[in-house]
Amino acid sequence: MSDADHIDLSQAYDPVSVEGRWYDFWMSGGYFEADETSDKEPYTIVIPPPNVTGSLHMGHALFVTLQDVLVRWKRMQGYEALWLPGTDHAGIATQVVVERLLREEGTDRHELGREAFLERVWQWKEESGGTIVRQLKRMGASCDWKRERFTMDEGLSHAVRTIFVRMFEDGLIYRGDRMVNWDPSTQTVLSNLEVLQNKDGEAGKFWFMRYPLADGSGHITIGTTRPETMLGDTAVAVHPDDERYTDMIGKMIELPLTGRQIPIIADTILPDPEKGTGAVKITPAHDPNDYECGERHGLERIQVIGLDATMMAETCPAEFAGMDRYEARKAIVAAFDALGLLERVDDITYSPGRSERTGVVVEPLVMKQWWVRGEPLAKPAIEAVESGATTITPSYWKATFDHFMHNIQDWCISRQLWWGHQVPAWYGPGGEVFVAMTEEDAKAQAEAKLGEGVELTQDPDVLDTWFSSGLWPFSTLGWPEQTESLEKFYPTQVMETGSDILFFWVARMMMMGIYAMGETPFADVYLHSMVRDEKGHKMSKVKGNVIDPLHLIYGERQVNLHPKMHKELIRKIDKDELLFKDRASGEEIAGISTQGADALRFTLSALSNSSGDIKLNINRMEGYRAFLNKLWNASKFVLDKVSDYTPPAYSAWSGEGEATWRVEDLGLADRWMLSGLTRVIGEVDAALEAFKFEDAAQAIYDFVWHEYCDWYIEASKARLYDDTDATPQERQASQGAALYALEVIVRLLHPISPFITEHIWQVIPKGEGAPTACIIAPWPRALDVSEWSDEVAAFDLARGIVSATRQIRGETNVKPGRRIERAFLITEDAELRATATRGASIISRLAKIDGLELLESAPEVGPTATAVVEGLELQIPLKGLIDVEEELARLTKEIARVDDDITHVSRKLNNEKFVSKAPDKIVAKEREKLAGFEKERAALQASLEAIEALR
RNA sequence: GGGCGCGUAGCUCAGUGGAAGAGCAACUGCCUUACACGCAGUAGGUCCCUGGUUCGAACCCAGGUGCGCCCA
Repeated sequence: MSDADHIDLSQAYDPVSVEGRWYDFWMSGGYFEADETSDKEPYTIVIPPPNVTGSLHMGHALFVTLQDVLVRWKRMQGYEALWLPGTDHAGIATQVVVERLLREEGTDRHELGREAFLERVWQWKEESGGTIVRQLKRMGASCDWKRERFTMDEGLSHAVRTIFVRMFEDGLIYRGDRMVNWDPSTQTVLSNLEVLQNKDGEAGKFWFMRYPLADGSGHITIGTTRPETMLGDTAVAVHPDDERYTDMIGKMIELPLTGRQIPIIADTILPDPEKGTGAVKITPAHDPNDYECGERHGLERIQVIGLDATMMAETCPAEFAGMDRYEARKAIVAAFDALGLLERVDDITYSPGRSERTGVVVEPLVMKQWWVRGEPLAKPAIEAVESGATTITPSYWKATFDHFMHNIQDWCISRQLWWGHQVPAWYGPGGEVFVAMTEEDAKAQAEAKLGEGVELTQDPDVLDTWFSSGLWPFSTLGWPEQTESLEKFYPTQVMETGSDILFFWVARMMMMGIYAMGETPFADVYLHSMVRDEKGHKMSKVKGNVIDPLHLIYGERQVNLHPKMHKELIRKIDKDELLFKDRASGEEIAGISTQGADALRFTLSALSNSSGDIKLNINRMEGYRAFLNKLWNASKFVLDKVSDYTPPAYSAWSGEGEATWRVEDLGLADRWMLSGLTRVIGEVDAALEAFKFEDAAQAIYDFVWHEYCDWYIEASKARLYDDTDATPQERQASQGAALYALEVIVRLLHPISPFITEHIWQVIPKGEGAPTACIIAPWPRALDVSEWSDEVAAFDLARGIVSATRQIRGETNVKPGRRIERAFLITEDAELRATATRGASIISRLAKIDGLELLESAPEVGPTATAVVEGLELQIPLKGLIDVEEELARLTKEIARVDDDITHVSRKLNNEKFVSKAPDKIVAKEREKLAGFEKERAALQASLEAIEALR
């Protein structure tokens, strides 16, 4: 920050300009960097690495916000806070992007060759892969960028090879034939988690086809959604208890179109007598359930659909060979129809598995792939959660986690892609497998077994992206080397991510972390809610309902927004943006108004919750931007009023040194406000400890606006203006309190809205020993306010009286500017009178009452407007000020309200069971309330009668 | 088919056993020397439905219903 670049609060709050100036300041100050050699207790969060092809979406905005809140908070608390950033190479997604570019250039990866293609991907990554990182920075992410990692880094690749070899040697990784999900469009295997089903189902047909019995004794009718697979049928199964088919079990079928004979078998699991005809065709090579059934009965597997989703010449009749699977479906149905074997066709809805990425219906195929055993890895992860070594928040996710882990299946980790970690396995001429860190090692193994000069070829497949992300919490810290960083920062404290990623990341990181490190990778798992559109639907590019966080930060014209976008967010844009006015129609152009990253972060924190979803709402966001504007203006005011004040050494503010003020000089308002401030510090801490970001945001909001600004600043003007009756000592004490509180507020809010708070903090005058930046300033500490409860009570009473006065003004049309000449506060209770006396000058100032008198009994001044506050009667003479009819109406309304209260409380107290069974404390409280209401009613009634008597 | 979450003011949401809350929107009055992105005030609710437990239920239990998500 150069001197020329003057910082102040003289301008109106402009989030974009404020936010433009602080990130570089933090970076150049090295404030984000964590030191593995420090003595401080570590606090580590590894970023759930975003996809390198990605650009900022609301999910990112949410996770950046919440993780940055935690890290900034802990950093200020004095922890060695490390937020380790990086990106994921995202196998398929990245490959698809680069292949699209190649296609535009009229070439493809096969023409280029594997090596050149990979060079091209790296080149793309260098040029375009940084988008997401730049956008995270725009959100204010305080990551240690010097430690930024990428899952394809040399170090992380080394970690991947290392763990692959170890797990292979431990029997946790194997190569085997099993049924996989094949995506014919991208030509790769997908894991179960990458296959999605349309929850509403899709229109489909259910074909009933007759299979003639070989002995000519009739037929059996099967129902199927995939007629084309019948060419690969190797049995028909019926339930042994299904009486319709008992006689047929064991008979053979003459399978139409193929000339093959297949048996009718009895199976208790697959056929459901209630569904269809109760007889199901079994195609073990093309359906997971049929595959299992085939395994149970030792059936042959005949693959009839190839990798390109066309019918295979090797196994299909010539008339179908080479046909696409869907063409073949039509042809086969037609053939059955021609043979008189098509019984009927029903319309149904069904849910075929589709590739998450391409939307193409996956083809289940049996293939030789690499697998990770689920069960042995899951067991210790389940135990880690059971024992509390890792806590999942919100806790209801534990059940989902347990269910997944207890039913975990082996995980297919090989992918038929080029972009990724190539499987470190080499094959000998006879298909012998050698798993090793390097080709040299594999060669050595091979030569030891097969003799000198043996030729090896490496497995062309790469590993699932999630395999490398599973290592992320420790590979990023240097594993398998025993680095100082690994020693210091593992295990990490928190894995903060979306609940949709529980299985992909959290479960796998835990399994891999415990396997490699012997310790669960994180103490806490916090799963945030999903950001959804106004209808509660998940945002997706396909639906067009995504919101770009950058549009919220900078604002955007509607014409540039997706037409289907979140209608809630679209508003008239700022006035100064009217140059976008549509010249043709003359209409104001709608859009999203500028909010700024601080307001976005505050909004996401405030809308965060431990149950349900976040439905983003522009009204709330504008409210929070207004809050930041409020803070800006309050700061401007306070700083202006302390220009002649010399702040104490910073240790007084950080809570480590001498007091900031002489306590006896502090005013009622100061002590009331400082008590509230202390309460809020505790609330924010408790909220953040429990991951209740919304409570933290709300506590700060309420205090700043409704205590510090609405009451404290207003009440303190009596001391802070330099033309008041306050003594220099009193004025100074209040200046000290106001400034101290402002500085504490700014520190408290810093984790949530870092830019504006750093800006204000830099402008706040500070004494000796102040740190160089808010980001590294110490976290606020509570004051001892235990002696001030009388002052707090006195100020609260004063507030109540001010409010009552304002209510009377509001309802009887006494203009706010109009001063009240005389008013009385009446009570027989001397102590209460004394309390009220302490707040008298505050009441006079804020309620604009010139002559305020404290009396034991009502004076003879004619009819008055009356209100009762905590047993204290407020009377304002009507004469010349208040309209009689208005006051009568108000009194009538108030009496009705009090009557309701009285009825309610008496009903309780008249209930014998309540009096005898409810706790004494509660009963006493109700009695007190009743007494108060009755007193209030009497006063209001008396006032009403006095007015009526004079009408 | 199974599991989970949600249903509170017009909108977005807090509130887990002792008289229903916030922000925005609405209405009334104020350009009061930090802030009109503001100030003061007002109005607005069968806390989804039906039963149950309890002296007392938005909150606990059972069933139902609507919405959303996850798994099969």
